[in-house]
Amino acid sequence: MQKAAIEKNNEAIAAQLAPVGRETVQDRVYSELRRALIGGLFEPSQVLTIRGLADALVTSTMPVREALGRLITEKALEALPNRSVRVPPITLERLDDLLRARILIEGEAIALAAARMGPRQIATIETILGEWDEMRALKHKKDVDREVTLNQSFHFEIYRSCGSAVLIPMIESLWLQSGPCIRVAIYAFSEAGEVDTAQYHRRIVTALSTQDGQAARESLVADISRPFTFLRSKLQANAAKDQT
Amino acid sequence: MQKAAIEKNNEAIAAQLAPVGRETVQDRVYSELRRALIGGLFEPSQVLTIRGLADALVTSTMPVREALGRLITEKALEALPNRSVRVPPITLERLDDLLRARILIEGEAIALAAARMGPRQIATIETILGEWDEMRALKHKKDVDREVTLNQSFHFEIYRSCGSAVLIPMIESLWLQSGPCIRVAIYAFSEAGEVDTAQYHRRIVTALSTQDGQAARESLVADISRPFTFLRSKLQANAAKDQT
DNA sequence: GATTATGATTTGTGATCACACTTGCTTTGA
DNA sequence: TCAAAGCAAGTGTGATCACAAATCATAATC
Repeated sequence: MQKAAIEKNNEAIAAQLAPVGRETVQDRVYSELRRALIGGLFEPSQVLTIRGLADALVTSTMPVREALGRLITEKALEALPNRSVRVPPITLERLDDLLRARILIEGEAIALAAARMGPRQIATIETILGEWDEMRALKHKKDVDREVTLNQSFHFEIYRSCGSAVLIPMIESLWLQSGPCIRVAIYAFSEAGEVDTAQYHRRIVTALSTQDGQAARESLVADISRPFTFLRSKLQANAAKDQT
Repeated sequence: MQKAAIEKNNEAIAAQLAPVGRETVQDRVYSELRRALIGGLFEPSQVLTIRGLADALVTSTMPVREALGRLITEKALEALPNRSVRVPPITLERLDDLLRARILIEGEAIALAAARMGPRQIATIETILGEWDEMRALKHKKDVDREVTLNQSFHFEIYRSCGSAVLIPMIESLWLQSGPCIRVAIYAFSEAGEVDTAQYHRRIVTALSTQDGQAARESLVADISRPFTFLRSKLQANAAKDQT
């Protein structure tokens, strides 16, 4: 019996080949829409049509409608009584509601992560911070997309360390819901004040590397509150203007 | 111009007619599966097939597959690499993870609700408690289904008062995820110890009617922890038995 | 001239079909 | 006797079609 030899050969093959994976079209559509949502590529109150998205993504309607359904259940999109779907509009209440939930859940996640992150994980988020500085160095081109991506990587690298398979999907849902809102805030920050966002992240890293969960939570709260309070005042200003 | 008169007539009609609503088949399938999941009608690790469910629900595969997709995204079901879907199996880690998340989020929700519940809402949950006692009175028929339903009504009547459109869907997702687990616990309670579950609920009502958020939170934590710690010890006992 | 009817277009929903992959069983060969 | 190949039933995925409801533009009516 040459079974052992065959087995060995198979292992040799497996070592060289990467698993091809079998991602469905629906998964790709879903990821693409998620990316667009978190990145704030869709505007609040914008309505999306199945056929329109299918054309834009060059597929049939089938994968799109299932992806939309999934996004609706996680409240990233909203189903109108007309059965059309749109990006949820921003209101003051919703903003406060989202921030409170994010403080609660992401705060818990980072406190858990603080006790579990090793030098390996700390190094990873420091690398991300480094890329941030690098990007800032050549500031002539303010790449908001990249900024959003790096911010996301930084936070989720931490959350992944919290070891909770239940909390992480909830945080993803929260980001999906607040994505369309904070995009405008990040853009305004990057354009105007230039109050270094990275300094908040540095405070988080410091707290995490000393395993200080409480400090990490507080720094995180400061970090995620900023765009929300900014948006809040902006929204109130608009409301006041509409009054006149 | 009799526009005002017509408008008035329309309003009069609207006052008498109930909106008919246009529930889709997919929505019904989704609700039905949710109900089954929260009620624990499916066992952990059970595999569900699209065609099988479609036959059972007497529809085509289309509404079922979309409903399954939605349930997968809220982690109520699990997509295997084989592309079959099953209800997630129970593990010790998952149990602890779920309980921690529920304490965190439902605790916050009830604390918020404590400050917002008026006599009207208090009366509603007291009614539910009354129905509970009534059911207990004729205890010859231990109706676990009704017990699960009443428990759900009691809790969600409270959560609805928290005023957070963001937290409530998350709590629903958590119930969906813990449903298959706690069913066995409730059943065991109802059968064996008969330690009055209602007494925990009464403590919650007392705390809420005095607007004591902290007490309400603590009572709630005691209430939802009970089935989890029960299941936990049972699972550990099983693990020990498998060892031998 | 403003409002209501009417028709065409667009959109979501559900059903059905074709295809690829998985799974379990049978058959074949050593 | 046992393992591997081959076959058949079952399953998820995507495409397409039919239909009903919504939307919008045009026409008709007061």
